[in-house]
Amino acid sequence: MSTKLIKIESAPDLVEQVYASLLDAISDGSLPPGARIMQEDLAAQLAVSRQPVLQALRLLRKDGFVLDAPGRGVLVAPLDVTALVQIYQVRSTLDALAARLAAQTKTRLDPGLITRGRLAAHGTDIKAMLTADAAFHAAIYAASGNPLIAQTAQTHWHHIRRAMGAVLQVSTMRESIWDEHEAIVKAIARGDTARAETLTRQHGEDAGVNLAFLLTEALLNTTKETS
Amino acid sequence: MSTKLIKIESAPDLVEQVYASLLDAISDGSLPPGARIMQEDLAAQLAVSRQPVLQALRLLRKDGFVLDAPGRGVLVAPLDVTALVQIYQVRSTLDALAARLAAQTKTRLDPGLITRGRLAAHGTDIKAMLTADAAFHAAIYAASGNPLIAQTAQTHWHHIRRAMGAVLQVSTMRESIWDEHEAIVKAIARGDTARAETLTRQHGEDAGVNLAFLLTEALLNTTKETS
DNA sequence: TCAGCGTATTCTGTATACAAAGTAATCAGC
DNA sequence: GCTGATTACTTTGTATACAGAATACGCTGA
Repeated sequence: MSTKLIKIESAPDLVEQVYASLLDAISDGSLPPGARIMQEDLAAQLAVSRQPVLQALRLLRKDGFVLDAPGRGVLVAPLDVTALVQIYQVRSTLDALAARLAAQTKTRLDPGLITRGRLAAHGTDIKAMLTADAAFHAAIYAASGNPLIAQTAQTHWHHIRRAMGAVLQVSTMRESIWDEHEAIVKAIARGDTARAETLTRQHGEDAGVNLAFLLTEALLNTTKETS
Repeated sequence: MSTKLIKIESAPDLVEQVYASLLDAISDGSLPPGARIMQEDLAAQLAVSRQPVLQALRLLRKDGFVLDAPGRGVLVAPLDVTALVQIYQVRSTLDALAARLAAQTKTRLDPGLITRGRLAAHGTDIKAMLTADAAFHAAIYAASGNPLIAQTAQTHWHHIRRAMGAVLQVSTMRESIWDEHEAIVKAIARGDTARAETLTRQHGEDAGVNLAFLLTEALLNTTKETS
């Protein structure tokens, strides 16, 4: 039986829908940092009772996307450069692990990932760039054979997406990243575990530093405007 | 102001209490793998309504400690050797990252950690051994300066504690681990980032292989008895 | 005796109702 | 005019009530 009977995705209940909806809103910035969220408002807005909202908020709190503001609802977590650097540290390490494991089996990643990535990088569609980037890294996670890596990193990606959204001119995204990606793909295919790991970690750390720098600037500008 | 105004831990609500209670029961094996859990029973047992139980179970599901069994409540996740190996892969990597960061600042870890660890290792109190081991690794997390590492690894530790509990004769825990721990401490204090990282990762991977082996045996025995 | 269908039971998820905790605003006192 | 306490309001967390979905059992027919 070669057909892959994937589990039928059981009805996504309201909690998960609210969770996904809020996560999207927070990630893409429509719910800006510091925004107040009240259960009742949200419930009315989404046409559900307060119960699913309550549970979804608890999940988001566990992931660090919202903070408690006793007596005043919850607040969308502020964008913190320090936290972002820490996220990148962890994610880079996880990426490096995935790359090493993928290299152990000499996995040949789909070359189309690179092609499509370069294509997006030369365009102007920022969303497409992010998608291509995420797809590349997801492919490495999948190739690692360890699903826990993807699961662990998933939360981090939402935080990253949020930070990237705040840095509007993502067009300043380094041109070189797809060269780095290609080098990683080659190292993995070659079975060069050490190099695949090193390249991937370095790639992640560079991206982290870059994004942290841009975010710092963006936050400074925001402060100036507001003051 | 050198005093560290740490936030007062706001009243732990029922959900968190139920969550902690269940996590303990699952980790120490009093709720064995495959056990059926029904919200109503639990609620009655803990003298709370079904609402906090429902939410706590959702959190546990997100962490992978329980699985959905539609129509028959939820099941405590089975002990899976493959999953355990994967957990150790991730945790070892996180530990190695923490060690590297700690070495960057040449942090001097409390020598008492090693002393107390060796003491526990020579005793017979299995719980004390686990505590000492966990304390050591927690110290490295703290020294890393990146709280996200500890947060990410925390869930894994519960899975590990559960696996260790299943392997009753933890007395077979390798004697050498505290030598390895000591070497890691020294490398960190010396500021030898590369070595601290390598040693820590190797240490974690060895521990993972060892535990996976023991767990395999334990599971085989269980199967034999049951059949 | 076994397969297939229908009914009843069980369990979860959602909605509403209630109680407690915290905040904000008002008013008295200095 | 400002500090402090009291009152009212806001918002969450928990309990109860209800509806829907899935399973297990029992029944009928061959």
